[in-house]
Amino acid sequence: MMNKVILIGRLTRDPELRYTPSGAPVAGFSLAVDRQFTNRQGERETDFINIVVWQKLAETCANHLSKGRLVAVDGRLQIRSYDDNQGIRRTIAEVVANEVKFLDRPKESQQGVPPKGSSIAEGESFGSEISFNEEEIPF
Amino acid sequence: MMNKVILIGRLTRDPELRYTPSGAPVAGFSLAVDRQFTNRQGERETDFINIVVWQKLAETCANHLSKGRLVAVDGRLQIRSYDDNQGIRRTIAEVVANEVKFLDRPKESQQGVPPKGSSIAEGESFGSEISFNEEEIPF
Amino acid sequence: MMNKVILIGRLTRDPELRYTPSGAPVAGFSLAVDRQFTNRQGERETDFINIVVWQKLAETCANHLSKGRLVAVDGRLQIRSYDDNQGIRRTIAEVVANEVKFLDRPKESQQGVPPKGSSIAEGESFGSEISFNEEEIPF
Amino acid sequence: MMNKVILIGRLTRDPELRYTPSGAPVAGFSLAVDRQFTNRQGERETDFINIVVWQKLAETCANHLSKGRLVAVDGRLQIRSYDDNQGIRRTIAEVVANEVKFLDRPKESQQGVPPKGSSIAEGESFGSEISFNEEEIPF
DNA sequence: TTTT
DNA sequence: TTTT
Repeated sequence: MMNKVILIGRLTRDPELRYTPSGAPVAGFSLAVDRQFTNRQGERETDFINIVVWQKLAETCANHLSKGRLVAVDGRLQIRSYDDNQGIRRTIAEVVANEVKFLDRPKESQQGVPPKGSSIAEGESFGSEISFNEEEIPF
Repeated sequence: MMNKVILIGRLTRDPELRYTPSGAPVAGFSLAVDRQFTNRQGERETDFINIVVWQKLAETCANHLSKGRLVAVDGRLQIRSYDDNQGIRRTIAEVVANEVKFLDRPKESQQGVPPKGSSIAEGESFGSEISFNEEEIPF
Repeated sequence: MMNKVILIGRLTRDPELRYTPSGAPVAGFSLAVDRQFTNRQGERETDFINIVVWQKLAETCANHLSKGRLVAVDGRLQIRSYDDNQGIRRTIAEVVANEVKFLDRPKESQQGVPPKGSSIAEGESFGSEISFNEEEIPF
Repeated sequence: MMNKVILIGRLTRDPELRYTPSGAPVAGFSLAVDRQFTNRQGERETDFINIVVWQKLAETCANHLSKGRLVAVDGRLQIRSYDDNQGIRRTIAEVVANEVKFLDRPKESQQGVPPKGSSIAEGESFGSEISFNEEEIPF
């Protein structure tokens, strides 16, 4: 009935862009979200959360985001089940993003080549894409 | 850094209440959250999301909630990894609740016996419990 | 950059439906949202929050909601300023809803006449309307 | 019953720190939150939203934040009414923050003097303060 | 498998 | 394994 997720964290790797058989772009990346409180050993733990992005927003993320970038994600929590290649039922949790906001500047390129996303101003936003009625996610 | 989840859905079964070795109450239940849009076959899918509740709120949920009840949950998405009994690494997603609001009345008891939660008014809220620095969840 | 509001509360009056000069439907209502904690006098206070709904969702709300109904609202907080008829600058806060979920059944009609919204099942949802690029709200 | 607000924006001025008669610290600042969509004239509008912070988090904000800083705020929308000095009833909307996350680095100081917040790393968080049962906000 |  |  209602399913809202809002995350702020850093990409653990560059986004991967794929296309569904019908041609819809889908991007995926993993977000490291540090917990607010430390555990009993005094360590700060972090949750690694899979993000899925569809359509135009997928291409924007693939073009402008990279490992280490800080983003805010607004989406919904989706639980998918499937059988793996050993026939074991597995369940996957992922956040399907409606909105991804870029919260920091891309790092300077080391060699004069414009880095991915170099023209994106700090804090610039990237519109909203609502994904629905799509085929299976090919990750 | 920021990790917020807000869900509205129905319990798929009665909550289970356990206690950690150190005596902290923990309750768990699964929430059925219908998706907003239907899939390409025109069916409405639903996500089944595990909820974990600690401390006093755990006992309140165990005492007053049951299968079928409608609730709103505010919490954070937590990803835990462990090795199952076949040594296969598995990962579990669950929402650790800070707040659980009861949105409907308990069903009438069939036989004059007061049902669980019968004294709880519609819409009554159950305070906020923030869980942290706790031992492993025994589900 | 990001502006999310999620509320659960009860309508303090029936929604009012208007149309902009260009014909876009807009509905408004006020939501009573009880605070979680009591104040120092031990009283529970409540916030009365103005909700604005556009387009098809406006008509759905006007047709099916009425005073006292319990709803969940997902939207954004909007601050508008204007000069009142005495030339005093005033500022208005309202939540522009993207989604309104109906969380309880309509009350039984007293006289056999079907009440507004009588065909709406408990928990039924009403799609999402995103309002933007609209003219001034005529309340 | 449920009242959640999540905002990302920039401070329009330095925070103001006050103390209630009983000694509780309260800080206030205004947040500029750009809207996602442009209006019919193609301009991007922005909402200016008052934020109130209590207790230790108030002092942390006052010490480390300043005009222009980018933050994420998690809180609740509060509507207060009062009569102004001309006896006109006025209503004020503000977000009472539970959490404030600092999303950018403080600007370099111009003259070698350590700037406010200079020891705060990018993305460092500042715990959570829940304010309740407090006296009137003295702004 | 992990980010700063 | 699933709720209405």
